[in-house]
Amino acid sequence: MSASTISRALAKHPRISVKTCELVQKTAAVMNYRPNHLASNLRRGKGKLIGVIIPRINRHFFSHAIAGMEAITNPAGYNLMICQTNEDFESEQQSLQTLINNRVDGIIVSVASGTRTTKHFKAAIDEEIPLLFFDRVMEELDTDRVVNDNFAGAYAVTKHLIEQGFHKIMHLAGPRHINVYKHRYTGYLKAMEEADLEVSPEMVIDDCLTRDKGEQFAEKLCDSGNLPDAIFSASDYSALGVLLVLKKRGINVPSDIGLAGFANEPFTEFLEPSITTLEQFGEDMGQSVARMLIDRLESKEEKKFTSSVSFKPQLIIRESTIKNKI
Amino acid sequence: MSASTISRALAKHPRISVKTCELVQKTAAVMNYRPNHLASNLRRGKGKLIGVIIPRINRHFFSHAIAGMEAITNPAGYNLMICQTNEDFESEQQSLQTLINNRVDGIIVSVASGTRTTKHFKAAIDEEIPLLFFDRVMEELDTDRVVNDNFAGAYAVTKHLIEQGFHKIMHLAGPRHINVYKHRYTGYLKAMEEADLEVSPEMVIDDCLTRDKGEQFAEKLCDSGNLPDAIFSASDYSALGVLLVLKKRGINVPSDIGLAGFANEPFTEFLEPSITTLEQFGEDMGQSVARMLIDRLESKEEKKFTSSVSFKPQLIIRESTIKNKI
DNA sequence: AATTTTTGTGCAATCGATTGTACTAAAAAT
DNA sequence: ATTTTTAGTACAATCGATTGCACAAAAATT
Repeated sequence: MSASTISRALAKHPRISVKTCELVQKTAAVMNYRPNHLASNLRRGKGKLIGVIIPRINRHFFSHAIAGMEAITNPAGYNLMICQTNEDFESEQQSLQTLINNRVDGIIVSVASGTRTTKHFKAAIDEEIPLLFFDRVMEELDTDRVVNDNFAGAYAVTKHLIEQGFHKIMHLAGPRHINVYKHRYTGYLKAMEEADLEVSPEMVIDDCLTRDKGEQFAEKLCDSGNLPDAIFSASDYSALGVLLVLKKRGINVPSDIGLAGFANEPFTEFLEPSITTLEQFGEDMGQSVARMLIDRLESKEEKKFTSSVSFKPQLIIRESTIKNKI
Repeated sequence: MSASTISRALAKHPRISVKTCELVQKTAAVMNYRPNHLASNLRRGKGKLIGVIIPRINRHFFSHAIAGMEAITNPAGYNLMICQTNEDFESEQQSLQTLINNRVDGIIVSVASGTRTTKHFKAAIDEEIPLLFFDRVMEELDTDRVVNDNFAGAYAVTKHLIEQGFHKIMHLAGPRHINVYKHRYTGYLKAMEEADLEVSPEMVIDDCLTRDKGEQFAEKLCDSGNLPDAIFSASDYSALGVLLVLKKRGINVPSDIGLAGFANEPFTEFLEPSITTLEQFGEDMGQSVARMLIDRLESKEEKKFTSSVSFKPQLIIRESTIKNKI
């Protein structure tokens, strides 16, 4: 029996008789036949490889996202090629080239904070490699994407703070050129506005996302003696820094100052007080992009549309914002 | 100029003149030539793919390990295919088959706790696919491996507890069939023995690695009223559970009971009191196995030896074991 | 000058699955 | 019984890099 017949039998080609199909299938099983993906990939010109570019693998959110992607891509026969940018633009650019050179079937990107232009992504688009964004998107590019509704999240937590009786609420912000931080900022603004609370420029602290930055900020704040009612940080890490300093200085959270973060990092639950924050469902989001990409790859259709999924972060209320215990 | 000449020129074959080499290289650069990995892989029968089987991607230790592996394998042109077992034997078996079917060049495994036999690994060995173990090893298999010196770590922390004046020290253990937990147990025993401290059977609690199990254990312990001086847990998670219950019950750590964990999970630093634990250098270990595997793959030599690297965990002393503040 | 050696290239086969085309046998239609 | 249709299978080319072998040209040797 010729190789072509066997190939078609395995693929259940309509021109092959059912008997033959079954015979081939059985025989294949008996002789423990395994198709050589390399060969079929060569033929199809595709490698069943998906490139992933993220700032860091070992962040709570991203490692969960990767876990989610694997859960979808592995059973579908795709492999993941994962690149870390460490938030660096050069590195992102290079990773993208590497992925293109490896002829990946598609690319999932979460943009580095060092990135400010979209030019390098054009390379992938020119090669007609599907490009999807994940969490950190380039808004000016019209591509498939899976994001968090950071606006809603920030709005919810800010509103919660206000309802708890905090009025002068500061915001520790991230780079405004990244959608994620921009929306956390605007969500905060919206909630404040709606409550007729003023937001003066000095109430928003830029580039304050790390533990260190949070500590430095809190030190300065304490020195100034001019404390706000509460602080909503765009990052759990800077919220952590703030909390540690406040505690050191004997300022009580939440009775003196309310505090909320973003991302539900594992440690937020165990700090004392535990920190109110927002869960981002990294694993689900990872599954979602992976599915979106595979759908795109496996439909022969032309790209006639752009998909976009937006997850709602879940507000997790903890001690750091509950002013009045019942 | 023929394809063969070009191929050789690019590979700097000695039979090709330097002029030709340079010409080819330049021309290739100009026309933006990218070798098709698929084709070359097919020819060589290898896919430049490394399989990784771990219990969970999104654990602190493992996500860092993966990050370390990527850092080595990516630049070397290898991709990682990552499978999670969720500690389940069946799943491990299946992942192994998947990797073999995908004709990976090598496999890195951290054994699931549900695994008790080595039979399924024989499949990889029969296929002559290099198999390396990482952290959780099958000791009866003579393969390359990178491990933690859990014995030394456990010994160090137990000794530290003893030096701090804790004498009756309980141990929360994991499944003894896993090297990692076995050695944490024996390290603990050794230190106790050396200090002439008795370890009665009820001082070692089996299968107590999760937060839940830790909480259950601590509840029972408190109810019994028969408290030890200290507890050394083989897992930060059960240590966490214990701490939460003790605090709830008004038992002070470390003045009433000392407490130590293992793995330096991020939250251990921020609990109150912060928990003494051991850092495992996941990223370095990941780099180490990856290097070991690539060395093996790229040396044409027969396998004449078995490599083994053992990392020393670093004792991180925190509040939970410092009985007498100075 | 003739012969050997060295050096540089090209031919053609190979890796294994896939697929358009062609061909044969069987079934259906006339 | 002859023609048409359809089903089932095989041939051969293809994907692109690689490599053993052979051959030609140039250099070295006698």
